Amino acid sequence: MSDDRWEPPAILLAVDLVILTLRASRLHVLLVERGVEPYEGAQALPGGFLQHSQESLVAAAHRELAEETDLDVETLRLEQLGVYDNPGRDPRGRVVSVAFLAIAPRLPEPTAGTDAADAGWQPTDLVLSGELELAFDHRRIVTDGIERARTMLEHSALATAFCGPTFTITDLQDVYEAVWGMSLDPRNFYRKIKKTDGFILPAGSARRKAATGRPARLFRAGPREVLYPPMIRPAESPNGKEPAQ
Amino acid sequence: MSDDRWEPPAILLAVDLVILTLRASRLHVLLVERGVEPYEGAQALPGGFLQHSQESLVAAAHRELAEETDLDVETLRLEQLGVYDNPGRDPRGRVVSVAFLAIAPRLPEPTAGTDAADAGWQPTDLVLSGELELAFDHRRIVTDGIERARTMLEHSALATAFCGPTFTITDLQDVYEAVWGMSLDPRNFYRKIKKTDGFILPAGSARRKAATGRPARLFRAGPREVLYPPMIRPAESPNGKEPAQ
DNA sequence: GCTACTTCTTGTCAGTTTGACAAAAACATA
DNA sequence: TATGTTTTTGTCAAACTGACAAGAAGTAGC
Repeated sequence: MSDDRWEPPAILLAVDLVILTLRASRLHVLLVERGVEPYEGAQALPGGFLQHSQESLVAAAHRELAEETDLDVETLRLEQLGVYDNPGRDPRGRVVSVAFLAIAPRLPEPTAGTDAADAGWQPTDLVLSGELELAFDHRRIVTDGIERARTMLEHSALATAFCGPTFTITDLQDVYEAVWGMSLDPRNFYRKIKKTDGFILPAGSARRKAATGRPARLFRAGPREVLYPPMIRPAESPNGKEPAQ
Repeated sequence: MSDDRWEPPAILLAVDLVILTLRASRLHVLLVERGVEPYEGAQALPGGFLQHSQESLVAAAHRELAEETDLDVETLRLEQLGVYDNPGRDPRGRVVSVAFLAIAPRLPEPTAGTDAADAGWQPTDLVLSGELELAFDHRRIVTDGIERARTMLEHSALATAFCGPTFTITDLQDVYEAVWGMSLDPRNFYRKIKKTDGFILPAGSARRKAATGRPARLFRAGPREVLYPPMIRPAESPNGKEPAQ
């Protein structure tokens, strides 16, 4: 098995990005319309090959994001999601892709870049249900990304990353409901959040969010990164949305 | 940015394996002594390059494990741990490595294979403390693997994978204590395990494990894969081992 | 201004789970 | 038979959860 002059094979490495955000209380994922073959015209995750053999994966991820969607996301924290190496996932040959996950606050509509004919936010439901078909194995990547986001919401203070610099507890609840795909009791949620030490900090006085109702207090992200004890996600019910009552 | 005839760079892809097991109530990791440069003679994780460009990552992982450590681990379930791509992690040039994690029951002492001068189990404490130095960035990979195993023990029935086909609840507790690095109250642990539906199933009558004391009942792994509610790992205390009382 | 309506926030209460610990059960050994 | 060890079953107060009532603080309609 070990010839004297055996050379290991070189592989094409790519990165793919799952960028999640909340719009109108629904979870959305950033997709681009592919401008080149293969899958030209199909929806796909932003991403692409390394530019040169010394480029790091995160650097490539940031670069592709900037190229394909002009979003100014310097501060975006990319979390490694996984490696996708199924032979045959790319018709061009063996391409191994490293997927990254990022959670973004309400972002502006992106505009198209170089390789992508169009870029925009799409509701994740459409992707999960298969109503919206994606190129390559990107549907699986999105599925994995959402699942990862779900568990991260349980154990880390990530939810605040979905919100702006200040937010209300109801905003936070919207995040949990959208990502977990179920509704929660506002009163129990309120209690749980406020009891979790260091999760959120008061930020100024109340302000109205909706046109009506009692104005909610404002908070900002606290120092705590890891939630202990964790937020416990209620057991999933067979039918989609879980009623709070 | 998009020349007409730009070719993406090809990268060397490798796999590394973190195989954890329990020996004498201590967590051990499988290491090999490198038989070739670089880091010849140093301890390292089993692993290596893809053999050909069509080989899948898991296939490569299984192959390397068999080559370097003759362990019969067909049934070993490999979990993707992460990608390590720090430029400069390998003096030979740009090598991107995909790490896999596996949990093994009490295994026999492995024997050396082709590329590895020697293979054997080493206590993870030695690696974490830095007493035992590893090649490349393998210490970080081991650290990440253990951390992953810790959270997996919380949320999945993985602990039974450390044990043989049948085991006692005390055996299971040993697993949790070794991986979490703390001691737990046997009575509360017993209650929690038995209350978690589908985690373990009774397996025959009692049998003696230690030479003394009341014989423990035997159990085998149950159908449940995901633990809900999870086993909650007590908050870490500043000093290493956490006393149960 | 007054009433209705909405949303946010604070409580209440019974049931469950946790952490700490006592004590019985079931063996081996001296 | 007495002693020691380990496993297993309980006990009890404290903390937490899920379901729900009700007060607080605004806007909108009349």
